[in-house]
Amino acid sequence: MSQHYNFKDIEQKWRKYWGEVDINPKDDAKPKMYCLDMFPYPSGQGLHVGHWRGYVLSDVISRQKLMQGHRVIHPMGWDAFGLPAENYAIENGVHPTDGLKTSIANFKRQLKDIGAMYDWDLELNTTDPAFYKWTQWIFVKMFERGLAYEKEMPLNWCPSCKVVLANEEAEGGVCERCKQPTTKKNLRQWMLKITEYAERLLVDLDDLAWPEKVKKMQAEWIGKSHGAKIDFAIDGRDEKITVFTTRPDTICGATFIVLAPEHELVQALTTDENREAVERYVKEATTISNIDRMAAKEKTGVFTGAFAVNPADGCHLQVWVADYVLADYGTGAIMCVPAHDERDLEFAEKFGLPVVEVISSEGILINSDQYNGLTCDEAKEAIGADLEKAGVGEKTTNYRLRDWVFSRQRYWGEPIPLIHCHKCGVVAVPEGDLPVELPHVASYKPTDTGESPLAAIEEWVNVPCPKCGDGAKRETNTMPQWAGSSWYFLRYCDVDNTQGLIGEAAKKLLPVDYYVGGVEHAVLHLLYARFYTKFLYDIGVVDFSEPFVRLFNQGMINRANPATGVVEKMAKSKGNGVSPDEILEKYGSDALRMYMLFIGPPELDAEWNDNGIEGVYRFLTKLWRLVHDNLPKLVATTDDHEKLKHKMIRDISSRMDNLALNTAVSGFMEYTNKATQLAKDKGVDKATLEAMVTMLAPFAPHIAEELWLTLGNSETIFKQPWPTFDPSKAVDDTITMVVQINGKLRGDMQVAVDIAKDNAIALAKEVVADKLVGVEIVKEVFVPKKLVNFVVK
RNA sequence: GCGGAUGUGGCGGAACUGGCAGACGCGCUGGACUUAGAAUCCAGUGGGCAACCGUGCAGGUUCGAUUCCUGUCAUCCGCACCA
Repeated sequence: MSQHYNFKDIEQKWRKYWGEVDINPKDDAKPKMYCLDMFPYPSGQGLHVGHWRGYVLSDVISRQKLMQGHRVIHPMGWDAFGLPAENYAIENGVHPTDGLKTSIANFKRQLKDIGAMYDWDLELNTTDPAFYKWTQWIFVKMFERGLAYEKEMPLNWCPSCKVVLANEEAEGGVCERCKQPTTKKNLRQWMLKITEYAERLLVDLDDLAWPEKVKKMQAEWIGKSHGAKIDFAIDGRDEKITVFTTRPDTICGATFIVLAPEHELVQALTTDENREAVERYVKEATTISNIDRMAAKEKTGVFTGAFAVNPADGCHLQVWVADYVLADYGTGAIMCVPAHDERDLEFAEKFGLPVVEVISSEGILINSDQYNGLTCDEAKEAIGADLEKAGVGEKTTNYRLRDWVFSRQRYWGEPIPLIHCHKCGVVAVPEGDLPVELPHVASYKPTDTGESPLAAIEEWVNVPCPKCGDGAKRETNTMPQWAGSSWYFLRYCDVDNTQGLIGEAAKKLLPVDYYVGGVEHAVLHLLYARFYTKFLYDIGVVDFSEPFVRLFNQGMINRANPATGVVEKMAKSKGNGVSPDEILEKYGSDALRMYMLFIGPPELDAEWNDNGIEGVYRFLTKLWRLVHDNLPKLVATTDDHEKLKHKMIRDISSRMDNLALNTAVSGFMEYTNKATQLAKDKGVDKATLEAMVTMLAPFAPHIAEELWLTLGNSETIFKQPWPTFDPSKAVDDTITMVVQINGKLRGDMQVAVDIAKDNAIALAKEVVADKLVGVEIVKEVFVPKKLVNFVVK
């Protein structure tokens, strides 16, 4: 194959051309089209071919939209804060930016190999102070509006490394680095009140052109449920226990109460004789990791010695503590109805607590005094109303969504722009003093107090209070990696603006029309970005409240691991990665682009086949030859050529409209084969070749540019409009109709497209005459342009 | 347990609102061209000698089902004691 076509030089040439000539000028008269990739974290690993999938997809969309007359915004940037860079820096005694510079350069080179039409003028980097100034500005605005608050939160803590761990660093309750068991440590954290936006985040999902799966996942994450808060008095005491339930109708079936181990009343309610057991249980439950807590198969718990009074029927109920009740959902306390709740039943059976049925198999209330005979829905109303009247209950809506722990005890993140003053309290850094830049230290070590390494840099920490001028201290926590990615898509459109987050003209380019990326961001990143956008809408920074009109999740690329034979997600670390560099050397970028599309439906996972790319490479050489071989002997356009051309435009365009790009690629193969065949008999015309090459441009831009030139054109092909077709020219005069007997294929016939029913049936009878002998036709089915079916006995 | 997706040749996959199952490609077989190979081109390629049988499995609706309905199995992904 080595002596065969090598498109590498051609590709180099066109990439250079695109670097010099702007094929996508910033023309505000055209309708805008913002097509965005989820920006990468520039890891030292570099890209493997699996990463190409999303980037090629978004590039095909972008290039086609360009040819369809849009002003396309298609930028790329770097999400470069975060743990890997920091850990690398600590281990190697260097600054995080040192490693990142090389990584970014390498990523950029690899992205350029794709031949994507990124507008590198818009490139951004979340670690650039000019960018994170605005990340900090948004935080200040949230702080000023009461959306940011401080709270003690239990964090994963490694007692031997003396460091706070992210959940993914403490998987299985074990420190990732030293493999010692982790514990929880309470530390002061900054929180963002995303819960204030829960309802809007839920309701607005309806209008998004997103995969249903992602919308469901977000809705589930927000977890809205309707129910009631009900107060249970405590026998002989002043305190009351408030429970949350979605089933107030079952209240008369409540046979005990369970508090979460962290519940604030546990200490107070516990009687002396139960104190030792309760304290031991609470201590154990709050120190084991969540993972172990969930993994425990059997229910555990202890009796506090206290009794609660059921407000509906006055019954006395034992109050227990058990870790199957979650402290941070609802009120951290539940009324237990073992007859109608599996978990409560399991607990009741283990500890010998009573079970009282209150709903019959017909769904009618029983054993419930005055509520007997009501349906569940009626009972919910009636009981709810009575409790409300008595002042011991209220209807409520509960969300599973929690506020967002927004601080990290790390160096490599945006400093939270706050100052702690002994007189004025917590003061935001004034806008004019932003950004609060990270002090550039040559190297540093984590602290052993769990604080950020910034806490040790005294000359940075100690500052005058912006309000009173007294000595004060900077907040030393930094923001999570999500902070920059929650709003970066806004900044691309106005990346050099020093006056504001985004200017008026740039706003018109938003929101993002197409957002392409992996489904792993279905919840966190996409939810945070929606939250930020809604906040910025509320304070008038943008005039839309949803950032991403349309979302597309591309599938993963899997590959058999050469060592084990197991098919799994492609990853360099697993050893089943395929480096684009080798593929490019052998086949070129266009072949890899087309293979990534041809490999399967873009939204599904696909399996990499080492030989698969041969097929698209052969197709490209066939098309190359079709053009070159016929160039000296082009013929005048005939009906045959017209028909081929219009059908081709129709088929490929409609497949692209449906994002069925794998079949769009096979369409190119099909029509190239057909055109090659036609060329042999009757030659080929220029218009057909030009249409083919024009449509190929989004897929194989380098080769398309070159062939466009070969066909005698001078300017870039991307100034060409997307070809259109005439439906009347894309139809055949005669077609093959199928003849069936009892729905089974028995013959076919060449007929005029518009053949009349009677004629078709008569002809069909001749075609299958021998099979109709001695049978009775009970029904004749005629489907225009398709078939004739005889139902016989 | 709950939610979602996917099951079609040796393999990846195609089939728009029910209408010729297997497009397109990989692989494989045979042939041409070559001293030979590579590349390219041509022919063939679901199973079965056939009648026929074939879209995970079992039913149903229909003249006709990969497509619609009911049930069921398998694989993958997400969530998971949320009261």
